[in-house]
Parts: sequence; structure tokens; C-alpha cells
Amino acid sequence: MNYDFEQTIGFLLAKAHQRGYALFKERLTPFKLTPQQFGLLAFLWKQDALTQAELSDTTCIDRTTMGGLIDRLAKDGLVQRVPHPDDRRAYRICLTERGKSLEDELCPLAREVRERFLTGLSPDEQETLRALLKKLRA
Amino acid sequence: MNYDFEQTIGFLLAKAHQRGYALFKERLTPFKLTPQQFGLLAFLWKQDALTQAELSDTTCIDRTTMGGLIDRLAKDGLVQRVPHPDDRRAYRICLTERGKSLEDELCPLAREVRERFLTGLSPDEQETLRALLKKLRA
DNA sequence: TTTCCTTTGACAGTGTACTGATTATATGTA
DNA sequence: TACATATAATCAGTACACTGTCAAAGGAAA
Repeated sequence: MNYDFEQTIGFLLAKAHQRGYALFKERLTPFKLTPQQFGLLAFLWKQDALTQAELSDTTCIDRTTMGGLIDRLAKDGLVQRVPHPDDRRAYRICLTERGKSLEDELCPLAREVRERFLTGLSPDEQETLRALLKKLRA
Repeated sequence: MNYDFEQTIGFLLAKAHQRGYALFKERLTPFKLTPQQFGLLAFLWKQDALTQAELSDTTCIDRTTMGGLIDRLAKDGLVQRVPHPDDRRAYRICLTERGKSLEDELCPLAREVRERFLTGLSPDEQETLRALLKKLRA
């Protein structure tokens, strides 16, 4: 009577995200990776050897969350903490060979998930959605 | 070179959601409520006395997650588990007086958060976004 | 009735996200 | 040099979302 929560953009955003996340997660299970872990790997494929704080800033992932994420990727031998040459407090986060080698395998998979997720939206609609979501971040 | 994860709809969705969630959470802190708890309350204001399983289905929240949510709301005295008259396995989840009384206080707050979150989007854009997000759920 | 299958909810474990406190190191200033 | 402040990362604690497993109860069919 007062408020229809299920029609709010916030709620729909949460549910759309939930669905995309579940789709992605399902396809990543054979690789023992989560979508967040994939996201970090994808970032590292472009740019390596940053500190945890730098990664946290540029990816907008909380510093403590980033620490845990790196812990798990390191445990699986996909990244390693390399002591920073100029700052004894910091590490550089570097991909291992195994971490690098996953790029060719995982990118097609990600593309496939993306296509399945966006079935139902025309290319134009996808572009509109992308633009609107970007506006929401600011 | 192969894949720009930060431009994907999935990533932007996650980040937009993250921002809205943070905004909402911040304003709910004085009430010791989380956005998820608010969401469940908002649903119960419309429809009361369902079982956990029914709530789980209609809100698309996992059964175990729903159990925990109800635990916390019950601990705060906002809902209560009422034994189901016909099924000794099940409970009916009912609002307490305190739970009901929060509606008038919290709805204006939610409206305010929504407006702040959507600043930057025209009413037309908001409607477009809502429609596109709905399509993504199917 | 006995057997089988389903449903309801609880619990344990994993991963993500955040707050706040702590430790160690770095840096700027008196 | 000494002190204050800032920064890098960790740890403890809370909440959420999901998987998988379990016991209790309900329902249906042999």
C-alpha cells in the first residue's frame, strides 16, 4: 500500500546481478574459481605487479576482501605475493605461469556466459543498459 | 588485450548494485537493519503469515539465507515464528507490532535513498533501466 | 500398514563484503 | 633526532548467499 519494493530499481538490480552471478559461478565451478576470483584474474591479465592497496583502489574491492581473494588465488597457485623492492610493508601481486595460462581458456567461457546472460536483450538494448549502469556508478 | 572485464554488463551491474547497497545500508544503520532485512520487512508489510519456504520462493532468497534473515529479525523482535496450525514442520512468519510500526518510519527513508541513488538519471532513463533489468531476470 | 519420496527447517562449511582495531613500516615536521 | 601522522596489510567480528547434509514430518502408492 505504501511501497512496492519489488518494483524498485534497487531490488531489480540485486536480482539481475544475482542471476548473472549464478550463471557465471556455475560455469566456473569446474575450474574451482568464483566470479570474483575470475574478475581479479581478468584485471591482472591486463596489469600485473600492483600492491594489494592499488588493486583494491582500482577495482573498487575492499582492502580486506582483496586480501582474502588473493589468499585463495595464492593457495591455488594462480598468483603470488612478491615482496615490494622499495616498501617492506607491501607486496606486489603477480600472476604465476598457471595464472597467466588460464586467460586463453577462460575468456571464451566468459564470452559465452555473457551471451547467455544477455539473451533477450538486443545489441542496442545492451548498449543502453551499459550506459545507464555507468551513470549509476557516479 | 583479450577481454575488458570492467566494461561488461556483469561487472557494471555488480558495481551499481554495490553502490546502491552501500547508500541504503548507511541510512539503515541507525535502525540496526540491513537492506536485506528491510527488503523482507517490506514484503511482509504487504503479505504476512507465510512459511519460510513460501517466503523463500516468492522473494527468490535461498531457504538457508531466509532462515538466517528471520533469525536476526526475530532476535530484534520484529517478526516471530508462529507454529503452523496444519503442518508441524512449518512456521508462519508474522510481523510483531514493532515490525509493523516501522513501515511509516522506513518508507520515506527508502524513498529518499532511492532518489539519491538515481540522481543523474532522468525519469525516462529510470523507466528504461527498470524495463531492461526486468528483462534480465527472465 | 509399510515403503518411498518430498518438504520444512536446521546446521556446517565456503566465499564475499564491510567495520574497526592492530602491527609494522614509511614519511613529514618540529 | 624525535614525534606525529599516514600507509600496507592482517585479524576479529558481523552479515549475507549459496551448497550440501540431516532429521522430522507429511503424503502417496504398493
